[in-house]
Amino acid sequence: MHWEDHHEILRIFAPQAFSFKENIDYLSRSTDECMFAIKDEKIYRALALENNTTVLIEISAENDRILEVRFLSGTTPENKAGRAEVARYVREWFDMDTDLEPFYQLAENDPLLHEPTSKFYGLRNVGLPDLFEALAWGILGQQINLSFAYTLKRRFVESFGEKVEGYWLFPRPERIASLNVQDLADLKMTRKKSEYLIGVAQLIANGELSKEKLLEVDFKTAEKMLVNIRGIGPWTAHYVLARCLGFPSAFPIDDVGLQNAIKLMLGYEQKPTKEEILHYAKNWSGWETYATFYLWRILY
DNA sequence: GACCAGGATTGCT
DNA sequence: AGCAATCATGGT
Repeated sequence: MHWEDHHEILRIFAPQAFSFKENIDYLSRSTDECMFAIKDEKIYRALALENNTTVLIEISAENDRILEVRFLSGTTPENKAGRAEVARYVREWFDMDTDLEPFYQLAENDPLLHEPTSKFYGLRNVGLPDLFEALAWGILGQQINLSFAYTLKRRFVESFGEKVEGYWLFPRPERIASLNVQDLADLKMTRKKSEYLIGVAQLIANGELSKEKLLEVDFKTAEKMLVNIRGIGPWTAHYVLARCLGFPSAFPIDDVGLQNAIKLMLGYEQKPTKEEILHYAKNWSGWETYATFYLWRILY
């Protein structure tokens, strides 16, 4: 039992090596985030539940390892299933069911991970539990700087998402599947990105692609399923394998951010080669997802 | 005003 | 299999 249902609030118990503050700091990295808000160390966001209702929740910390979720929207879900669904979402969002001790142990003597893991101790692989949101965010972020990616996401969400009590729900794939390329190109994304987004939305909307299907196969198979989709290359596939599907060995080795983080850690003038990265990554076997996440973190 | 950005596809050897 | 051109816009 890792959470308690007190009806008006949910109390969620974090595992060892968890820091709510570190995760909040990570979530605060962009001032242009549109999917949630953070005020006074509390997180606010809207969620769409499986029974087609929506809730607005507030997540705070009683202490750094006990989270409290309050239901702020007019309709506190009377159904126990809805509250359990929210508890699952929060646990998944902050990856609260992973034991990080083995990762911290291998990081102790790792030239690249030692510093980030001590500096950000308790940081989790903060996820994107919704598959379409994860894929869309990956596609939106391809080849452009992060601040522009946030701008595009905001336009995308505010154009095609749904607003609940002042907070945005991510656009539903059914909605995006019905758009034409020009609708998205108008937001100043490339026509190819527009095609990719619509294509992925159609696959999810018609049931060909789902989180369940990706989770019932092994890592390599899931990777192939993703890369076979037009617009999803190795980088986006591993990004989603890591941040949505929770595979521990996802490794977007071509990522510019990862390269820059290693460059910064080593004091290089130039970005490391792929061979150099693979050399360092030998020590990360089975924990590439967390290694990448912690290295990304030092850039913000 | 270059140069690069949390890449992927297409077309060519 | 490997490489170059292309996409298109905004940040720095």
